[in-house]
Amino acid sequence: MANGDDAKTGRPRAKHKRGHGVITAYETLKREILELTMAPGSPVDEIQLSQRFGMSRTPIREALVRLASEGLIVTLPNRSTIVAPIDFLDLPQFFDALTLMYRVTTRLAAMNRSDDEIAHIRQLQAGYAEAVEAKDVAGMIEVNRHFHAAIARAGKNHYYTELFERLLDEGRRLLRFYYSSFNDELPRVYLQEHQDMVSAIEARDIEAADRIAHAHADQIVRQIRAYISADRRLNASIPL
Amino acid sequence: MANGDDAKTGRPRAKHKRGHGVITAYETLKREILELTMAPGSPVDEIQLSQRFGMSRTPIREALVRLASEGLIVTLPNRSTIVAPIDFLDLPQFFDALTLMYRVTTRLAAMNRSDDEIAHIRQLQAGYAEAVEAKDVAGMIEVNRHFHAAIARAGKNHYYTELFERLLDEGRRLLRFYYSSFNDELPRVYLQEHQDMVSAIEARDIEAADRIAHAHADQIVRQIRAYISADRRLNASIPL
DNA sequence: TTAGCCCTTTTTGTCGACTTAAAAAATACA
DNA sequence: TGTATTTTTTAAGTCGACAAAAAGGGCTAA
Repeated sequence: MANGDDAKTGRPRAKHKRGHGVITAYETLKREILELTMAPGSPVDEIQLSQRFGMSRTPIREALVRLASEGLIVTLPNRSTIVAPIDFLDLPQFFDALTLMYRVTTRLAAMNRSDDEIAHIRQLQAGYAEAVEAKDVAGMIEVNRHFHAAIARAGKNHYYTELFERLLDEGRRLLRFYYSSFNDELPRVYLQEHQDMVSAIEARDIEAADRIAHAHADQIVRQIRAYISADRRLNASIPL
Repeated sequence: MANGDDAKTGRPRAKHKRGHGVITAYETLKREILELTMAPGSPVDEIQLSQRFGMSRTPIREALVRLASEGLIVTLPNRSTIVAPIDFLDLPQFFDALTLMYRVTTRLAAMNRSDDEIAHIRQLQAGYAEAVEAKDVAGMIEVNRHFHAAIARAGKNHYYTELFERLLDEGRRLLRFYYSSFNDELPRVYLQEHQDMVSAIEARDIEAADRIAHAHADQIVRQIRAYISADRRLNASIPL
């Protein structure tokens, strides 16, 4: 209600170009979910959204079906739709899959990368460095995701790429918490690891790429774990 | 047109129970695509389907959106929808991912299986044996898929399970060709491998499970490869 | 006061019609 | 006769409305 209300101009005329409706809704909602603008577990109302985007329920519905099939929202049959909750019991599985995908995609990138792709990856890496320098957390998360996605794509196995991107997206919601646990040192560690990773990929050194990716993943997992268990200790310290 | 025409009873009354429309359409179409009843590349007409299933285009559309997000159909914007073609150039990637998922899911099953799950898996394995005995190709493909899916589920990592099931489904279309290349010996080899696999899982012998899964995957990939390259030679022998 | 039933409310699922993009066909032109 | 342009056709995208579940609230009876 309080967000995008253009229903004042008589008619909410802002005609999308046909076919763009679904895309707009889909991408906007996806971004908002991943950035935690829409809180996990909060209800998703079709009518409200259709008003907000100035379109009928049909395209909204299609966007929601897509998001549901990516696991970003959950639909309770005949009753309410909610933003997918973050299931902390799933974390070990998540970490396991994430680590494997880090390794596999980086390995494949070392095998199959083209020169153009290396250039692109280096560019993203530079962007990451900038974000770290500027202490721009949102930027770091964003660029970091694109950096690893680009590596995965250079590996040229779309099965891995898809799963990995999904994991990275899923992870972005965690990262929102996670990055808040940063002291200023850690991003530099990652920066160096990224650097080494790119070098290994460029040199087509598969084993090195694997090793670095593995270490990188472990590092990240360890960090998130530390944050979460620290969080638990907070509760544990409540006097009884 | 020639299929399910109930529009004679005044009204096409065959009322699904609300919510079941989409599910029916989705599952039916999915099955037909995987069984090659719907040929890869053949057009999918919403109107025709809505007539066939006796429902409006809306639920059909939703089913198609889901199928599209699983990669089983391809939608050309504003113009036609087709059953996803089988891309033979993708095969190396497919094999790679399939092999990895075989290994990972079997490993995890060996780590995490419960006694109930082992029982269930053994049951499916028995079903597979029966299908082989009866030389029921469709049955073999079906049970084989469920056998491996059950193992994956016993591994309890839904990220892997989902990807693996998708790969197995995607593979079912290939298997339709593939199984036709069977001589009577091969299914028995698989039977034995399955047997060993279950034993390793039951014994919680992770390394053995991994080794067997790897060998199993290699065996399958080799077989499909052989079939495909044999097929190529057929063309190569055309006199010029 | 409390338990059970009925009615209202809310939100999803489905429908049929309309709109429009893009391909195919038909036409005109060189 | 070949190519460019217009027209037709087809199927996807969108809309507004209605129907049916499920949850919540209110009412009655014990």
